[in-house]
Amino acid sequence: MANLKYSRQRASIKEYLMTTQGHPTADTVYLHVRKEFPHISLGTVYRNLNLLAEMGEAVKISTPDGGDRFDGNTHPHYHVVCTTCGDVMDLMMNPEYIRTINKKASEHFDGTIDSHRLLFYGTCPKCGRR
Amino acid sequence: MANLKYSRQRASIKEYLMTTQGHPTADTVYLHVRKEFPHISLGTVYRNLNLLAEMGEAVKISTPDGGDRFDGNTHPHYHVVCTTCGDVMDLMMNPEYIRTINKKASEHFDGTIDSHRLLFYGTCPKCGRR
DNA sequence: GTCTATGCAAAGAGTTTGCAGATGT
DNA sequence: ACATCTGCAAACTCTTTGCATAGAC
Repeated sequence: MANLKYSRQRASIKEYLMTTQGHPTADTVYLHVRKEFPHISLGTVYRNLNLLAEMGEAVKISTPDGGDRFDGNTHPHYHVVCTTCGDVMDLMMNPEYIRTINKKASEHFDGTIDSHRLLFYGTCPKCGRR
Repeated sequence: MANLKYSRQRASIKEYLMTTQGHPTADTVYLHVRKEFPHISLGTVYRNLNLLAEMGEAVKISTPDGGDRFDGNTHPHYHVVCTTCGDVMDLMMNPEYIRTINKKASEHFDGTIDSHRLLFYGTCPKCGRR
């Protein structure tokens, strides 16, 4: 589609997503990248996060609880939201099983199922042991 | 929790949710209920939709694409968003299978899985045949 | 030189909330 | 009577966008 031009801001945002363990919100990314680019704007962060997501170089995780989160891990996987601390964690699952869910859904739907979004809720190991 | 008092507005909203086939947004509910209560406010609609959802008398469907939707069908079931017309449809699934998904996820997560939100994307029968 | 990206600030969508008055029990 | 609910409008959160300028190629 559009002609993409290099930008240090975008590179820094991607670098951060690829190295962080967490699943930052746009604002968290903003606060981090601001250390390197004190004048970067939130708008630029959003523009680049969406760009990266469109290019498949990052994943946007939509959560009903607060702002969207972003993940540098582009392998197909799910996420768990800890209902105690609010943290978002990866949940690797067999890609085979991921496909199974769509297939199973197709059996109950008089149309085509292409994809799905699945978000788990639970308690993380940290919050579980008290 | 709080002492709940009857209100005609809430009754009307619930009535609409229970009888409509669709999965209206708060605004759609507002436009409908306004026929009966021309002076009802959007704030009241939101307050009551959230109340009904908290009481388990309705379900809030969070979609990443636009506003949340509400469903008077409180049986455990999933939803499909048609990527062509934007419509949201029910997808009934064996409750057994719904539990299976949590169980499967637990096997891959070092914590507790309590629940999940699952939203399908596809093409509805109407849009499928051209 | 040309086209894209940036910073800034303003606008946008969807939702919540404070308040004074109306309504339910 | 008293607590809850309502309408109204303002506020709030998250995100997008228009514009002039800076930067990439």
